[in-house]
Amino acid sequence: MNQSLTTKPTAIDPTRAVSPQLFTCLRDRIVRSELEPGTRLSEVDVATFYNTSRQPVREAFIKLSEAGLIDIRPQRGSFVSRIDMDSVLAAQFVREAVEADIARVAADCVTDDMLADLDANLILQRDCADGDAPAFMALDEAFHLMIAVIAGQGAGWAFLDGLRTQMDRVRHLTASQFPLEILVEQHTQIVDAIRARDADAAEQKMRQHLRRVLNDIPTVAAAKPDFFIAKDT
Amino acid sequence: MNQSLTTKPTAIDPTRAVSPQLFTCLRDRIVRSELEPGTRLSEVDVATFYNTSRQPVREAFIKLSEAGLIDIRPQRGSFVSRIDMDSVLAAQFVREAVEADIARVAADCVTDDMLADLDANLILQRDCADGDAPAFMALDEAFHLMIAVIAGQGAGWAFLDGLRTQMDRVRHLTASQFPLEILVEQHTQIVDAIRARDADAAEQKMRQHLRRVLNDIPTVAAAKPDFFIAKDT
DNA sequence: GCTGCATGACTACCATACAAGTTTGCTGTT
DNA sequence: AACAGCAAACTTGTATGGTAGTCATGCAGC
Repeated sequence: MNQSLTTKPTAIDPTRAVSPQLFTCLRDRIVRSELEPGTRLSEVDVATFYNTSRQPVREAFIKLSEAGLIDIRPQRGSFVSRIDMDSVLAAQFVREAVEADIARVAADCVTDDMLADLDANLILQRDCADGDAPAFMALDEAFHLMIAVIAGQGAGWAFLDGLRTQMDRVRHLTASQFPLEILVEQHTQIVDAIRARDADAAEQKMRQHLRRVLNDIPTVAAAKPDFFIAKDT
Repeated sequence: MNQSLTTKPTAIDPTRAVSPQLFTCLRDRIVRSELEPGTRLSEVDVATFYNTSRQPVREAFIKLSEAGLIDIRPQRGSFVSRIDMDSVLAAQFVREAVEADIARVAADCVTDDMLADLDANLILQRDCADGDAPAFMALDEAFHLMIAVIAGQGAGWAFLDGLRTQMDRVRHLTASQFPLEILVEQHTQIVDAIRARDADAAEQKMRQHLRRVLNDIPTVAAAKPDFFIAKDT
């Protein structure tokens, strides 16, 4: 029985479908590195832990595997996947390309009401800049979604859910080192460019901001090499 | 028993894991509209059809649902999802943003060997331009992947698999109307811009090319309204 | 003829059992 | 002590049965 699984379980509501609850619970625990990369998860152990049968666990595992969060090895076990640096960089490339275009479009079609919403979010971000990283991450997420919606690309944003999961694992590892005040300042610059309807500036500020995220990755990879897939030299 | 399921089944190899085979087979049949949108698929019927038990069917359904290809309605049945025009447009936006950036990077780092590979693909495309749409689609796919690999973004390309599935359903519907010679010409212009290391032109030609795909969608949506999710008026 | 209720058929979801492959532990031999 | 072989335990994948919810049909009452 894997030790990290002995933590008190999140309650599973048996009156609702079980497998989606298991998926959400396990996904969140993996993203937060509570279930560390490399951890072995067996269907039997997880089913015992959550007091359910193997079948819904298996279904949750299939989804987790599709999301790139676990590796299912037939006859051997399932393992929390290690973070693939190449995938993180690829996800970053995709995200930057898409959000840069979103920022351009947003600069072209933003309204005053939308700007007011963005400003309100910035105020909340500044309130968090004293070190409340979890709250900041939620506001950051809402901030980027707002811009996508302004650009009419809420659905496109949803397409990026899959890659966002990969990046969130890194974000949670680096959260304690977030330079919150710098990030808030960068968000402010993006909003200012959108306010000025300057598509070029909006794109450039967004790219600059998203590249900032890459800065902390080498440090955390060096601190926790076991969390990452070994790079071929 | 749904009528379209009576078509002779693709062979399932029982010495290998069954559910991945079912997933691939059903996914392909949905993408090709052989299983039309709205078609009801029950676990029991599909299991009988492919001479397997319900469990691997269920597992394939879970994956198909994650891929947006079927809607699972508890107690009611599972249905091939209708094509969501908003999702297609969103997928197109994301794809364009990413491939535009890929084209820029490719123009910056292409080598002569890479260009020779692209030229060879173009020759094959011209051979297909007389109307062999399926062969053209495969070459088109390889063409775009090549550019992504040139740009060092093969992994980023893989991230787009999910949205590519949605778009492929439309592509298969419109394949007979592909203006193949125009598409080959656009591909040629992209390669020429990359050859000239002109990142701006490469980006612009790529965007122009990818927007071309949108042109045929209204026609096919009008011809087969049942295939699409009804738009709110 | 229409409405409401009961019943039966069907569905996905979950529980349990079986099968095939892998790993671990124990025993015997050198 | 080290190695090889075998049996048991473990794993995921599949098969089958039970459960709760949904829908369609038939019947009775108005």
